[in-house]
Amino acid sequence: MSKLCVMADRSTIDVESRARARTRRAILDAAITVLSQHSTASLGDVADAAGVGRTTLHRYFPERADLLTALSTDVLARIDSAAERAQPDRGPAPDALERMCQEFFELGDILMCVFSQPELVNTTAWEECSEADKALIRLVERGHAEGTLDPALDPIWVQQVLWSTLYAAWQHTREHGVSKHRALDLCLRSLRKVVAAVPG
Amino acid sequence: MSKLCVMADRSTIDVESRARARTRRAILDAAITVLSQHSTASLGDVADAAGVGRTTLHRYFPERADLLTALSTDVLARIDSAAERAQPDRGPAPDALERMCQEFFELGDILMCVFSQPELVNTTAWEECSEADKALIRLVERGHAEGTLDPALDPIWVQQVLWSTLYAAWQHTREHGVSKHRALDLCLRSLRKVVAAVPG
DNA sequence: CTCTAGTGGAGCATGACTGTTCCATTAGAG
DNA sequence: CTCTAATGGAACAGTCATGCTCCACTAGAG
Repeated sequence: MSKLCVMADRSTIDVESRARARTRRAILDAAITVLSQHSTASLGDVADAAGVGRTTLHRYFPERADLLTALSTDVLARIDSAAERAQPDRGPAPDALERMCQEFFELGDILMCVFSQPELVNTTAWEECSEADKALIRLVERGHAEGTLDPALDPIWVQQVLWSTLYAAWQHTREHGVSKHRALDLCLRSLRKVVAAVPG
Repeated sequence: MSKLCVMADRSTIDVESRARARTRRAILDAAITVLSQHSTASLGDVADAAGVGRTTLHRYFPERADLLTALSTDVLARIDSAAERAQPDRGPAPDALERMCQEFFELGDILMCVFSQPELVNTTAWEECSEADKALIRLVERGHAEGTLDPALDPIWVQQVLWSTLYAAWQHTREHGVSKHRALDLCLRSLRKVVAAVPG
């Protein structure tokens, strides 16, 4: 690789990275947008959406699988950072869960990608072991201990419900023209009621 | 059509229908099974799963779109009949909703088909106007009037939550090896809590 | 049994997407 | 300005699902 020689110069790296990183980002963003709506979209569609030529896309991701792998990593990272922003270990469990739901909701298309591309989830490192997953499980167990979350709902089911309710919320905006604010409101309200510990 | 001539004879019709209906059913069932798991499966895959040749499949459904249309009609009919079995207009709204959820849950792969094939929903006659939809909306409005369902949740949102929770339940069994009984239990419990009218 | 509807396999043409190469052009660092 | 990395377009071969035709075979009605 002649590139390694050039990379001896620091400033050259940065500049190179800057341009390449920008293009790479554009392609990944376009992939998220396009694939979240039509999971079988062609690479040409992604390239168009990214505003780059198909040739360029192939330079960054030689095969479709390479793009999906990168997408998977990217999505996972974004979900994890969203989970981290929610500070899942702070305050009462129901509040923390609500913060987490809010942060996930903000992910938008990234969220929908996870649903429309199941094969994207079943690969790579996030075999139910991502940081976000772990944080959520910790959170639910804490809620059980606190007595603030329904003990009849195990962590994994809470996780399922969280994600499916988020899906419902986004579908609600997409198909019924409901505002994002209203959808999030319904989503949070519903989730709170589901996980709440029964008074009796 | 020479077939019209033959159809003058009643018994001939029945016999013809019997064989053809059986094959048609097998293809549709296979399509439900296959497409619910891999939405982009080829027609060859469907034919294999149905135990028929690809040629035969093409005889019944000349184009892929024809199969999907028939599938859409079939799925809609099954959902409607499930909704009817649930007797949505009988008894307290929360109970009726639970019956509806149970009946839908039993649909199994048919259910998952609706999620993995969004284009299947957006076509044909069920433009949010299927009998099942109408029954559900009636049910929720009745619950609002009764004071047994949360008035803050409009019918369409309840519908979204119902379906997404069913999805969550089936995913729960598929990915985490949870028994159908346990999944349904969690599903019903969660749904009840969501839609319950707040005491205050 | 006979005869036909129903079926399945082989084969073919088509179109779409993919992965690749080559070349001309452009943006940007120095 | 100069020069290189980066890009975009055109073209090509390979693969796969599709839609279709033809023909041989079989089950089942009569």
